[in-house]
Amino acid sequence: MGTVDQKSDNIHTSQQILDIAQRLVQTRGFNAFSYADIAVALRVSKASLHYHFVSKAELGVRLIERYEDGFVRTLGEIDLAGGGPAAKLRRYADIYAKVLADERMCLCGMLAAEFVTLPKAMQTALDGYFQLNERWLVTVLEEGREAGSLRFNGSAADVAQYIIGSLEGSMMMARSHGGMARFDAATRRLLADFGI
Amino acid sequence: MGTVDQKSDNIHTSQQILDIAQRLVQTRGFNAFSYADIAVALRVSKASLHYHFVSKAELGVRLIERYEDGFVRTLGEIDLAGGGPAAKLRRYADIYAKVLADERMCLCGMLAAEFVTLPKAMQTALDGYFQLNERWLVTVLEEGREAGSLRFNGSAADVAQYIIGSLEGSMMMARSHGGMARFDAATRRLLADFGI
DNA sequence: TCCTCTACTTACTAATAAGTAATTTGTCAA
DNA sequence: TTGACAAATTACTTATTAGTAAGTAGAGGA
Repeated sequence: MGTVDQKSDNIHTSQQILDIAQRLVQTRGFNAFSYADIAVALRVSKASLHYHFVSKAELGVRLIERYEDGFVRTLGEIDLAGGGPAAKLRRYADIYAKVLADERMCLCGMLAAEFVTLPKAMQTALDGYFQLNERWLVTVLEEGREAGSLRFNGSAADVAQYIIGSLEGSMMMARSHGGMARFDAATRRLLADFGI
Repeated sequence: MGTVDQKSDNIHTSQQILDIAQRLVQTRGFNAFSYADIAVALRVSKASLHYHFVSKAELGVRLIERYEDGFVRTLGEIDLAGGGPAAKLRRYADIYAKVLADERMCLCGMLAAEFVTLPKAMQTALDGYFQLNERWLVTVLEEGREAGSLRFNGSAADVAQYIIGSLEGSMMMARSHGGMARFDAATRRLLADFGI
C-alpha cells in the first residue's frame, strides 16, 4: 500500500478517479473515454479502477451525484449571500461561466446530449439534477416576480426550463465556436430579458 | 449486382447509408454508433460500407455537407416564401421543431457536443455549417431591424449566435427532459423577445 | 506472531471497433 | 464474347473496450 491511512487513501483515490473521469466526461463525453484513459492519467491499473467503481455505469452515477452535491452547495451559498433574485440569477449564470472558463462543458449538459445511450441509472440521476436546478430557479423567479425585481411572462417553470436550455446551449456552442466572449454575450442577453 | 442501373444504385446505396448514419448520429452521437450498426440496419456487409465511404471520418464529413446542403435549400425556400423577417425567424425555429418531432437532435448540435473528439475535417465542416446559419440569421435580423418588425439590442451577429445556442440547447434538453412542449414553450419565449 | 482486511497488481477474456485483402457477381460497351 | 468496371462479399487484422480471476503487499489488531 505505501501509505499511513488505508481508509483516507481509499477516499483519496476514489476522489482522484472521479476528478479525472469528470474532466474526461466534461471535455470528451461519457462514450468517448475509457477506463484506460483514467488509468494512464492516474498511473494505476485498470483493474484497480474496477475495485473502486465496479462498472463504468456506477462511476457515471457517482459522477452525477457528486456534481449535483456540488451544485446544491453552491446554490446554498448563493441563497445565503443574499442580494435579491436578480443577483441570484446572475450568480447562477456565473456557475456555468466558471465551468466554461476551465474549457469544460457542464457535466450534465454533456450527458444530456448522450442521454439515450446512457445506462438507466445514469438517466435517472440526470433527471434529478435537472429537476433540482429547475426547482431552485422557480423559487428565485417567483421571488423576483413578487418583489418586482424580475420581469417575465408565463409560468416560472417554463422560464426556468428556458434558462437551463439556453445556458447549456450557449455553453455548448461557445466551447466549440466563439469561446467565453460568446457565452458572456449570450448571458447578458438572456438576463437583459428579465429587465436586469 | 442484380439491379438495372449501377450508377444510380451506387447513389441509392450511398444515400441509404447516409440516411441511416444520420439518424444514428442524431439520436446517439458520432462516437456511439459503428459501421456494424449501419451494416445491420441496411443488411449489407461492413466492408461494403467502406467501399462507399473509405473511413468513418469521411462518412462524417459527407454527413455534415449533405445536412448543410439541405439547410441551404430550406433557407432558400424560406427566403422565397416571403412574409417578412418575423415570419422568416418563425420558420427558422420551425426547422428545428420538425427535427425534434422525429425524436432527433440537430445533427450539428449533436456533433458540437462531441466537437473535441471529432476528426479535424469534421470540425472544419461543422464550422462552415454554423457560419452559414449565422450569416443567414444576421441578414434576417438586420432586415427586420430596419423594417421595424424585429426589436433587439446589440449586434445582429451576437443575436444570431444567441438564437442558435438557445435553439440547440432547448432542443437538447427537450429531447431528454420535457419533449416537444418544452421546445415550443422555449421557442415562443425566444421569439417573444423580438416583439413577435 | 499470525490473521484479516484494504488496496492494489498481473494476466486474462469476450466483445466490439475500424479498417484491409482478396475474391466474386453482374452489367455494359466495344 | 470478352474485358473492364461497379458493387459487393468473405475472411481477416489490429486495437481497444469493459470486465474478471487470482494473487500480492502492507498495515493493524488480537
